[in-house]
Amino acid sequence: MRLQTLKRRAEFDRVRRGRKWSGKAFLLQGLPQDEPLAGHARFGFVVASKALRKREENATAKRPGAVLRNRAKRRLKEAVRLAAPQYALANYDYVIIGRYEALHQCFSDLLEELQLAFGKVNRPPRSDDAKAQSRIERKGSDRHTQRQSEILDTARTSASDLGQTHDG
RNA sequence: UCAGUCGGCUGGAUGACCGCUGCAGGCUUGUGUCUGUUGAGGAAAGUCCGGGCUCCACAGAGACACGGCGCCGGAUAACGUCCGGCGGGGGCAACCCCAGGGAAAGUGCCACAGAAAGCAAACCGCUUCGGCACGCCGGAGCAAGGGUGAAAGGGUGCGGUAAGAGCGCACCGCGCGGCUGGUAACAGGCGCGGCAUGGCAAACCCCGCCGGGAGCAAAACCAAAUAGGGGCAGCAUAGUCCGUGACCGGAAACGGCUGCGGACGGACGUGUUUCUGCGUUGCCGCCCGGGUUGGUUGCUAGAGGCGUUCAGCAAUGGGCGUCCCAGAUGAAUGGUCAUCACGGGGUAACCCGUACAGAACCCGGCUUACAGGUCGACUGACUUU
RNA sequence: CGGGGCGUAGCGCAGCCUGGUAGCGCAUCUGGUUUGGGACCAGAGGGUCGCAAGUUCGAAUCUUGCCGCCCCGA
Repeated sequence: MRLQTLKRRAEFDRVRRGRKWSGKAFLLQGLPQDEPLAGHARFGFVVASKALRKREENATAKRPGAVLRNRAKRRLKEAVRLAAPQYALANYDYVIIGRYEALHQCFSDLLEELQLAFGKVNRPPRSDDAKAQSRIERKGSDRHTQRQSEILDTARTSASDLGQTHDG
């Protein structure tokens, strides 16, 4: 199955309203889709060259170029491609914003952090977000939360499986 | 062997697993899936120049304005690029660097310091004459020495003189005029002058040459969506003549009205303006705002690469043969692991690192960044034969 | 990707075209005024002029090359 990506500015802006979790290598945002596509989670990748600058470097330092920007993006994309079938929810949109450690963190650590991030973001929306959501579509809100909790349980069990395989 | 100069090439390799863009074919048509094939650079970068291409309908010539360039000759589609030469500067040398036209066309500036900063002048001084209170004052002559400064109106030496001075002479520099060599920049040498002509043009400027503007998010088409929003101009004050057709009046000549074609004229047309050609033109024309921000084309065979040969000192050009070599669009060309190679650290096991950097319409340059490896030519020093 | 602009004291700006002294306001510090504070008055400190070359006797200013930031464009 191909990795579905977000393509429009409006889609990225919509996901910004969702739950966030920030790691060393990336910031993950996730939100349920308005009209669920048939079993496809979608992902948007954002990597700014400014964000890849080392923390101790000041603003006068030279900005990282397109090579580093593209490499960070490709590593995150590959990590998501491997982790998504097990941990991402099918009816969700996600945005991954790259940070400096996306270049240097070793790949297995990156996968573990991504697994943790999906677990955090896949929880039901916050109370104020839920209110906003219910205002938009009042009928289907109860059904939504039920389904999410079910999927979350399965995600947790499979996450422990992954941990074992990597230790061995 | 060491130190150095110049030019070129390369810039990780192999394997395994999992993926992606485009193209071709099969299976399916819900647009997915399978097989094959293809896939970053010398700078793809900075966007500093020059073109092609597209739009502003367009083309040519002159003047004005603005901008760029600037030794000479050649190369080129063109250039601010390249090649060859000249001049100046640096280096023992190989070689490197130079925005390198004009300052007796004009204007302007040269702070501070200094007497004086531009038709030269005289602060400390030097020489001489006169006066006296005997080391000062006044007159005349001078610009060598001192001092200031980035720069003080040729330099060195000899003669000369009261002291001096191109005052005289020699050499060098400078200027003017022939001559010789060279396509030319320029070089060499001759004669004359007796020093007049300080620097800055990356200050204005003068001379010569070149240049319309914007850019593939250009531009064209399809689909969708929003609004019939605001401003300006105009709504006949804009025509004349010829040919021809319809209609009306009339017996006809002809008159009226109107359509079409042509000529002249008007208006508009790539900074302004003039001219020539050309195009458009009388009823919805221009500008701003609002909405859409999807798809297709543009989109890759080209001043193309490689090999060879000929012309030329070379840049480069001609001929012949051969090859087809990325076309993405929230944007593919990769990710992970292992082994080897190279470099550094460590007694060792082992650990760390592997340059600069990513096509976006395409070419020719320039500039900037770049670990390491490698080839060729040349220079200097030392040693050995 | 293409085009345009900016960089001067802690902050916001002059000065650059026409080259020689870097200045203004707020803020900071010191003193005065006040019972104390604010406001006000007087004074002081603080700037590699983004970085590097070149032109010039001399560069914040002129020229060239880098670096950073901001704005606009179907």
